[in-house]
Amino acid sequence: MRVASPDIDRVFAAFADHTRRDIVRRAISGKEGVLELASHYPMSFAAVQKHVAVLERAGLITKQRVGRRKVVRTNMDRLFVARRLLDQYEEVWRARIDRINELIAERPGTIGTKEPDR
Amino acid sequence: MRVASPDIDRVFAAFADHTRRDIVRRAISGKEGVLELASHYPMSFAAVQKHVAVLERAGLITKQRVGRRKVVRTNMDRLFVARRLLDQYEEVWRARIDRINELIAERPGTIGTKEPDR
DNA sequence: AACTGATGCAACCATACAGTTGTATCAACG
DNA sequence: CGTTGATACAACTGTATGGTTGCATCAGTT
Repeated sequence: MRVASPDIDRVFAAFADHTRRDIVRRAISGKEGVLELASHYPMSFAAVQKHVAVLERAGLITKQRVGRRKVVRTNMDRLFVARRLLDQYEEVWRARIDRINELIAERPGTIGTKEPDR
Repeated sequence: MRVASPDIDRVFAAFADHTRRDIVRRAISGKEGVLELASHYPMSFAAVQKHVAVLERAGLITKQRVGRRKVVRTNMDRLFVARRLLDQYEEVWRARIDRINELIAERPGTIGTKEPDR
């Protein structure tokens, strides 16, 4: 699944707030409406609703009508997209470590050899 | 390793920009100075320097004097902290799925049983 | 000590976010 | 079909981001 860079931007920006991270966590259960969510936080309902809107724009949650509420549910796929991106950094890092180990294996006894700092 | 919420905020905020994500990727190698990094992007040196400052405040990179440059290096530990946090959401999610499966196993034949929407 | 490569920082502009209060929409229920 | 529970949106404030240009600092090199 290809995700454009501005989308990724929005996902990480959405995570850059403690309240929003908590909303994502709560919405994994997919049981609460916006008003119920708002009751957990020391701010106005409108503020929480704006947080929900940010999360929705980032694709991290969806809303569905149930009765007269709109139930908020976390979109796990989007969460996995973000995690996958962080994984890629680790892959690059591990590849580099492996490469260093190869070099050490190929040319033993050269540790500490002085090279100019350019 | 305990990381305070404002720190987490800064880490994710730092990731919410394509240029900064690319700087983190490049700095895994830990070879380039700020000026060299800046040469890769279509913006002023000062702009890149500010991005580097944001990453540094987030603890995602460190700088070290080498010759007359300051070499930028990614702090993989911080990266892992962010990934670990995303992992936790997945853990919550999987725990919930497991719980659902348990319920299905315990009470077979109740799928589709109508419950009021509260 | 002077030069200069490399980085840091301040001031400024436009845009976006986090919060507030107030008003408007909208659909379920009696 | 009117009431009301629940959500959405608009306007405003303070603060942060992302970019610019210009100047200041700091440490190698000569």
